[in-house]
Amino acid sequence: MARILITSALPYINGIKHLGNLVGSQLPADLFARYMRGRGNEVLFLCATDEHGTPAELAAAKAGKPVAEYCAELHEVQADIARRFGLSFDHFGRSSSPQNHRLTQHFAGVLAENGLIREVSEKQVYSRADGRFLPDRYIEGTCPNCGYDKARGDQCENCTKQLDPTDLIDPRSAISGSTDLEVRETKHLYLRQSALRDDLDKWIDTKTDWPILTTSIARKWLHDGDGLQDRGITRDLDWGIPVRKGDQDWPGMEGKVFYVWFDAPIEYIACAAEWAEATGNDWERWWRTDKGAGDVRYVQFMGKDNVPFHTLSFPTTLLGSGEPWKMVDHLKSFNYLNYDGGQFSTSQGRGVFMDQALDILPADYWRWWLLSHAPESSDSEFTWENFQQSVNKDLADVLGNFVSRITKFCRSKFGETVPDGGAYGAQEETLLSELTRRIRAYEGHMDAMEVRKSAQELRAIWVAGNEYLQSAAPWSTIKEDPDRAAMQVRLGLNLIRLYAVLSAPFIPAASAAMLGAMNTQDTGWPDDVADALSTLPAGHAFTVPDVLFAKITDEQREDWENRFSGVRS
RNA sequence: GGGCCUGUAGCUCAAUUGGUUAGAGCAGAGCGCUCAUAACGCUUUGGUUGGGGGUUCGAGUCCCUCCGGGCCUACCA
Repeated sequence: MARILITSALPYINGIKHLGNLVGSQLPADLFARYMRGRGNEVLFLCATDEHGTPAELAAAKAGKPVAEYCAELHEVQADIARRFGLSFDHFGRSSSPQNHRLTQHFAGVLAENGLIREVSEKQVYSRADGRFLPDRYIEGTCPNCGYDKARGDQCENCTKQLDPTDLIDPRSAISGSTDLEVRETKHLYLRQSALRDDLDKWIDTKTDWPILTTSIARKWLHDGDGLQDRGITRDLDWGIPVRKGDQDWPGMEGKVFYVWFDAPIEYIACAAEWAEATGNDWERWWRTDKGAGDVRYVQFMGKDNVPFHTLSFPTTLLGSGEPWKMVDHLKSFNYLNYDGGQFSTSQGRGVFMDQALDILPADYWRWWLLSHAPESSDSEFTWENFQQSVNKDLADVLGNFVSRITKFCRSKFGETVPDGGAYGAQEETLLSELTRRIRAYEGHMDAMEVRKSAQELRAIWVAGNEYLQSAAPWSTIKEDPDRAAMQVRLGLNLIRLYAVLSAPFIPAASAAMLGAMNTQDTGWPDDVADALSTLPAGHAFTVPDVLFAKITDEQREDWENRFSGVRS
């Protein structure tokens, strides 16, 4: 039994995530976690809300709440939605936890001891009206290049020219609109990533099986221009982890907090500590190679925008500490999911958000479509028509109808009990060998985290059931050879259980419904397909389940299409 | 501006990393079946692999060029 540590990129706290966020990290991570558990491995699947930074403070201010209260509320909202989506985290933590405070300060302390932190004095724009320093992109003004009057301090969206905030003509705060700005001197800590450049480079070179997307982004940052640059890891904010050197004060850094991208990945570890504290488990055997984590396989899931921080900054933190922390073994990254010809947009409310998705359909519909269309090789696109067609065909017609036809046929001919009699013939042997071949292929794709291919193979496994029924035709054989029909039906009912087990990572609720109808809790993985198909013996009682997947009608599709095209109300 | 990714059938995607005649699913067409959510099965029509040039015995795959889409570019996260 292997031990698998799985983390999903941390969803940011300032609101409910859209389906594009979901499919890029949490959902495929959940797929993998459920699969690995199903195969009998020991899995620790962690996720948390990422709660620090300017956007959290501003969102709280907008909501008229203290930021700590706002974050606590939004954490619960996200935790609830995650639960309803079937995301099977072993722990859903918070980057603002005491554990993360301690650990983040610890890392900063040892990095400083190891000479990997330097202090930099720099000039930043301060807004007196807002009472805060402004990140570059929170400063607006007129572009000196093209005259666009809503250019941001980092870049002009109109002419794409990169800017410094001081380049802007008539600069103003993007938060309040105030022009009462000044440039102030402030001191910050920088993580000396450049010192570990060669180590990181060699480390990335060993990762030959990572997605090209992952390694190419890492290499770009390592080699571009002067190579990997040091990175500021502190900010002048109120909300965050106070800058301390371990448990000591950090002279000159009073009132400052760590940068959210420094503390967020550390929460992967702190989250395990939160989990351990809540459950009485030991977290170090998952994270410390000197305390039992040597045999752990660690897999991270994230959207492509997160890659530099996970391939460079966080590894710098871990390597630079000189302590025996578990490093990531596989980093699965995803492109973006677009919505009907454009991007999902949180600010414009464009697209479907997780809560809305669950309001209109059960999680399994979304899980199946999103995973079977995961943006692995390039950005992919959500359209309502494609969603309706895929879901109706795959879930309702192929899988749902299979369950329906075999259970109803059995009920009408043999009653709601697995029928006795008959023995396998050539058709059954053919089915067994096809299923064996396909299940092994499915395992291979799942092991490799090839999400789309896994979904394709699973669907083919469902189709095999319909093909079998068509060729076996129990509705005909029952007339001449009732024993043979009984065997065929018994096999069909066992296929339902098999499908429930294989499909659970994709569609856990439907899987549970299938197991419930088959009146079994045997979720044993089909290492041997013939054995797996004799799990439900003759005489075993079952029930005919409700329709597993109702079809999406044209009226529904049109309604939703209109409802989600505009601004979220 | 620079870097990276990407363009394959009407749609969504494959193609064992340069190797036979580019494959699946959906949609379309035809046939079969009648247990089933008008479901299922079988057969079948669709491709100048964005355009052009090159390397090679051989190119969807490598090189050059042009066109289109996307991402990143270090103080949003």
